[in-house]
Amino acid sequence: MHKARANCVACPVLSQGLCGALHDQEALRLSSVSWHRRFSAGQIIHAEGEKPSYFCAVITGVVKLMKSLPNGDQQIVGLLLPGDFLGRPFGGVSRSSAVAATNVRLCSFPRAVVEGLASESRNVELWLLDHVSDELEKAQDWIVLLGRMSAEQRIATFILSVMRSTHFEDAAAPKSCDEILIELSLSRTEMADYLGLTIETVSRQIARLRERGVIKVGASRTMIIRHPEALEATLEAALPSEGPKSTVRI
Amino acid sequence: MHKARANCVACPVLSQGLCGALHDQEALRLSSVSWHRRFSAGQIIHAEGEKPSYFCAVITGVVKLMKSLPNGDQQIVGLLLPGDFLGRPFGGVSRSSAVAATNVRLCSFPRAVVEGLASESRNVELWLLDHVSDELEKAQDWIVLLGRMSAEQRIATFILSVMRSTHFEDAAAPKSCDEILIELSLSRTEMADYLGLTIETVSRQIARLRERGVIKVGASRTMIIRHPEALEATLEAALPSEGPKSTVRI
DNA sequence: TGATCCATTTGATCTAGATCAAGGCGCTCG
DNA sequence: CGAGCGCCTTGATCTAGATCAAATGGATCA
Repeated sequence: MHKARANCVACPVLSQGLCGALHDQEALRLSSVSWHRRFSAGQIIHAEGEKPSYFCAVITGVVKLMKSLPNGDQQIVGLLLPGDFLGRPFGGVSRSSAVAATNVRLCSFPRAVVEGLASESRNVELWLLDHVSDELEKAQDWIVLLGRMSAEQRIATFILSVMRSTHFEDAAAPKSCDEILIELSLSRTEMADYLGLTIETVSRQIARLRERGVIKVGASRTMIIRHPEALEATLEAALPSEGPKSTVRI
Repeated sequence: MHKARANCVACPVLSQGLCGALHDQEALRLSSVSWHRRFSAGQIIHAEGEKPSYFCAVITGVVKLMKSLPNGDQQIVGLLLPGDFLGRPFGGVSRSSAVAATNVRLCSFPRAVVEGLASESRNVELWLLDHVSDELEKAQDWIVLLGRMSAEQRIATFILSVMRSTHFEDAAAPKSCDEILIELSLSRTEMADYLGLTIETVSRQIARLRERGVIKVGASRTMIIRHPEALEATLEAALPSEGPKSTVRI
């Protein structure tokens, strides 16, 4: 039992993420060169245009990936949750900046080690490919949200996704298991930057959900969901009552 | 010289795309099981929810990846150009449908062969990882476009991206090399579905560019760009004349 | 040589969400 | 304890872009 390895046995994301895909041998090699770093909410982890010299696994907290426009507007292009991976192996400079949205703990590895591991280990490379492919699919879902959804639907989608990422859905019991407490982990400004809205619109839509009794808004970015079905209902935009209207006509 | 291989020597995307990353041995193996398919504009290559039994390289034409919403709206989540790769290796069912936007020629490979090749060949897997990472970055750029850009900026971005994908920019000569003819390859409806706008807005914005003399609109989805700088200028949203305004304040 | 069927343009109007402008509310700090 | 400061909410107004509704302009085809 290696000393560094001791760090890992208590790791809450050991089985998820990159480490879950490693053989013992590889895990040992990686753990011996990894170190933990903490960032408090708002701190920049790395800036757009830098070529980071390490990769990180998110252990706790939420990291936002963002891009700035020439006019100062910002757009969050991705959120990283515990188990997710930060950095593009074999890539050049980063095209977005990574900022701690909450207090964050990261497990960092030197760039060279991860790339070496990926070049030698089938698992690692496969895991990376699969992980990036997942991220791509999530990004495509977000494109649909930003391209075609109303403010109400965007908020509903966001709340549901936070809910699902915490209370892992058991498809068996989609019933309203009473009140579900969630932690949004984003400020109103960040939600706006994520959802392509303004802070005022976010606030008003949340107020509307509160007034309708769908949610209760708690202190410090918490929220109680009382009617998840109502949120899901807003996503199935009203079809014209009758026949399901030939969706594809190609 | 293999018979199937003969097909490849004339391939216009031989050096790009997956095939460019193959060793001779691997190329031979792949070419012996590949076959070409043609789709005419509008044909479905594969539908959302299917698990395709082959992967494809785009040889000529443009493929659109799209998602439909319950209300019938559609959003194009990606465009594949010659050299691009269609299908998610080691993935399950497809989360979007692939449709020919123009007439298309594809080079198809059985799923098993590509996955086998990826499992055995460092290059192939690396190429795939890099390719998916590129797609992810493009998707993130699109998220910014959809989340934060005006209709005018979206149109300008699209026209510029089509221009750049054909007239490979030489950074040396950003001067207006006179009239640049481009082929949009998308209908107004498709542009709208790609840019998160309506067809009317797309049409009006193009009309505005024409009236300003920035472009000339030709027949059948062609366009002559007379002032690329004017398009680029719309992307640098007016800063308040004076100081560059602290962009990040974290 | 029209008639039909598209895609596209153009016009008139409406509205969701942006923008501008105050408050309120919970902090910390002097 | 009150001032100052981030956030968030709420209200009033404006507008970019959506929606509704006709033209227009090519193609193809009989």
